[in-house]
This record gives sequence, structure tokens and C-alpha cells, in this order.
Amino acid sequence: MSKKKAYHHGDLRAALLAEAVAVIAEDGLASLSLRACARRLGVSHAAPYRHFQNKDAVLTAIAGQGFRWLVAEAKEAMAGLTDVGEQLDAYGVAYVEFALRNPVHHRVMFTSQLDPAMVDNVDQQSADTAFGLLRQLAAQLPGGAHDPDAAAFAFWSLVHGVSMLLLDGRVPPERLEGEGAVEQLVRGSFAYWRAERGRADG
Amino acid sequence: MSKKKAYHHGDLRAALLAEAVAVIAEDGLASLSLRACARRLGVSHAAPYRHFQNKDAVLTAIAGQGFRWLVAEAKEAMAGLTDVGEQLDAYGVAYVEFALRNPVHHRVMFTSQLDPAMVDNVDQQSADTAFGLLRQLAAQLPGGAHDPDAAAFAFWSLVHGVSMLLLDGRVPPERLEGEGAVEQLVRGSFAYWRAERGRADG
DNA sequence: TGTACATCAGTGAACGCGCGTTCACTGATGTAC
DNA sequence: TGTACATCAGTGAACGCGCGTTCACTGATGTAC
Repeated sequence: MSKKKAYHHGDLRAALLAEAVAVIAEDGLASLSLRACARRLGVSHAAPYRHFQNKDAVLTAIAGQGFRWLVAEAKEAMAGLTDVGEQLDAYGVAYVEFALRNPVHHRVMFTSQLDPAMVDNVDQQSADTAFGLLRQLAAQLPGGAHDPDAAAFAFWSLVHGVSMLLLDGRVPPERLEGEGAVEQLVRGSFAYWRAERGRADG
Repeated sequence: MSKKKAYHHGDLRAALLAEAVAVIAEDGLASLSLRACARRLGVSHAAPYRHFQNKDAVLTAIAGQGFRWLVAEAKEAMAGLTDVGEQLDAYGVAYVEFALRNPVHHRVMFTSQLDPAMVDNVDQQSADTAFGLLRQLAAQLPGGAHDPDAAAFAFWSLVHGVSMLLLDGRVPPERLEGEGAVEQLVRGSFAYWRAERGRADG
């Protein structure tokens, strides 16, 4: 049954995105090719062009998907929390967990040079939302002596840095295993900095 | 005079590294090719193979060069400072400034998947030194309630994150202009976190 | 200072390759009546 | 329920391309005596 090949794929667009992510995970961004994706999906190498304008459009779509997922997961992580500080921290943990769970998306979102002309409106909005959320939370922080932009920037920097270092394997893998290990690591980084108060320069 | 083409280039190895960096800066990592570098240097496309085993070796050499530069610059930035906290902060500022001054190196050092077999010993040492320095400083921090590894990790995360976000253009360029602007931004991030003490979770 | 020779850093032709993209096409699907 | 037709999502051949890498070669350079 499942052997019988339908002429139409069903959802080639989604399948291509997933396959591209898989290829990148296996062989690296540099060796991604639409032809290889098509081949792996048992479809002709011209088929992808029914769904994407070109190769760059596939990468851009992956980035967009990543931003949408990230926003959804961050919101879910914050749901139910009322304290702004706790919400911020939960966002941070969700951010790092998202990156670890979707390393290819994270890579494509942040470290590949995407053609801005290719970016879809909805995706751009999600990207803006991801940062906007942060900025909004920062603005609500009590004792708000901070410029919200600066605070959002500093916060994002830390969680982004934690993500990158973890993805780059700069932390022994055994420290990432087990329930809540990542969360602890992230919260540990927060704690480190907060405990640093009162040092030299103010 | 300078028009007369010498059969021997002089220092093709160094020239190739520089040219590769220039190509990546212009067209992105994906479109780096040794043939293009050779062409731009007015040398046959086989010439690079006198100096590098293959294309990957060029990238690895760029990463190695980056780590050596980073270590040198960090050390210079810390020279003369006696307070460990100040040294750490100076390291952090130097780190970000290095990244902004050498965006391609930073990218290659951290976001390209390099073949570990390719990494030269000296370069590996420099990479280890870059983190080792940090760890060593962290260990000397007064009031050392922290695990030095965790502290080094948290510190590195923040400066790495700041670098990545700046390189990705997530901060309006006008805020990076002018003497000391970057330093202020980095120190501002430190300050944000340090001021965060006493929040919710401990 | 001169010569012989080893070594080094280039050359240019050739290999085989997979890629992105376009095109005219055809089979499948959905819709109006 | 059946038919006609538009539209959609595939196919496969073909294009032109630049790439990485190897090879046998040659011109330049350095060294020993």
C-alpha cells in the first residue's frame, strides 16, 4: 500500500523543509542541495521549484518556521507566570531549549546570510515578535532603571550566547543530560551574573 | 616594476588566507572557492595546493589565526590591570571588539563545522588558551563562591552573545559608531546583569 | 666566484562531478454545470 | 452521476557552470663544495 507511489506527494513543501533540515544536520549547511533533498524524497529534482522560488527561499522558510516555533514555545513557557522577572527567565530557558532541540533552525536563523528580499511577511513578523516580546517584558521590569532596549539586548545576548556555546559543544555533553539539566545551566548563568553585583565598576 | 610578475609569489599562503577572508566577507561562506581565491591573486588554481591540503584546511587556518589574534588582543587589553574583575571585563570588551573587527574570523571560528582532523596543534592550543584564560580568571575571582567552569561559561556566554547579536546587525549601526561605543555597550550589558541581583529566584 | 644538484613553488591540462535552474510536457485533482 | 475544462504538481531532458583535486611538468631558488 504505502509502496504505491502517488503522483502527488501530499505535502511536498513541508517534506522539503524537513528534509533540508535533516541534510544540514548530517552534512552541514554548505552541502545542502535541493537536488539531494528531492532525491531523498523520491521526487524529481525539478519538483521543489513548484514550491520554492529557489534554494535561498528554502533556507528563508526554515528560518521563518524557527521564529514561529520559538515564539510559540516562549509564550507557552511563560503562560501562567505573573511575575515579569519569572516570565523573562522562563523565556530565556525556553530560548535555549528551543536552540538545543532545533540546532539547524537556530543556525539558519542566525548564522546564515539570508537574502532579505526572500523573507516572507509573516516570518518577519515572527522574528520581530521574538525580540518584541523580550523588549516588552524588559520594559515592565520593576525598579525599571533600565532602558528597555538595553535590557532586552543584554538579556538576549546572554541566552543567545549560552545557546551558541552549547550548540558548539563547548560544554561536556554529560552536563546536558537528564531532566532539567539545561534549565539548570541557564538559570546558573543568570545566577552567576546577578551574584556579580557590587563588583568594581558600576 | 610592480607589473613584472614574479614566478614565486612571496607569501602565497598568507595571501590566500587574507583573500579567502575577503571573499567570505563579500559573498558569504557558502561561495568561498579556492579557485576564486587563486584567480583573484593572479595565480593558477592549483597553486593553493602547495600550501594547503584542501579547502577545509584553509578554513581551519583562518580559525587558528583568529584564536591566536584573540588571545593576543585579550592579553594586551588586560596588561597593567591588577584587579581580577577588571581583567575579566577587559577580556570581555576585547572579545567583542575582536569579533567586530574580524567578523569573518569569528564566523569561521564558531559557526562553521570544521574537520577536527584538520586542526593544527598550535591553533588548538590557542583555542584552549582563549577559554583557559577565562577559566583561570574566574577561579581567582574574590568571594569565589562560584564553580570556575560555570563562571567562565556564564561570562563567555554573555560576551559571545553580545558579539553574535552585533555581528548579525541586531543593534542599529549608529549605536556602534564613535570611540568607545562598543565598549560602552559591552559594559552596559555587564551592568544590566549585575544590577539584576536580588530578583526572584536565587 | 662557479658549478651541480636538490628542493621548492609555481603552471596548465585534464578528470569527474553535482549543482541550480528552465522548459515543454503530462498525469492528477477540483469545480461548474 | 457525468462531462468539460482549468489548474495544479509532478516529470525528465537539457543548459551551462564552476568547483575540488590530481598530475606530470618547469622555472626559480638555495646550498654544498
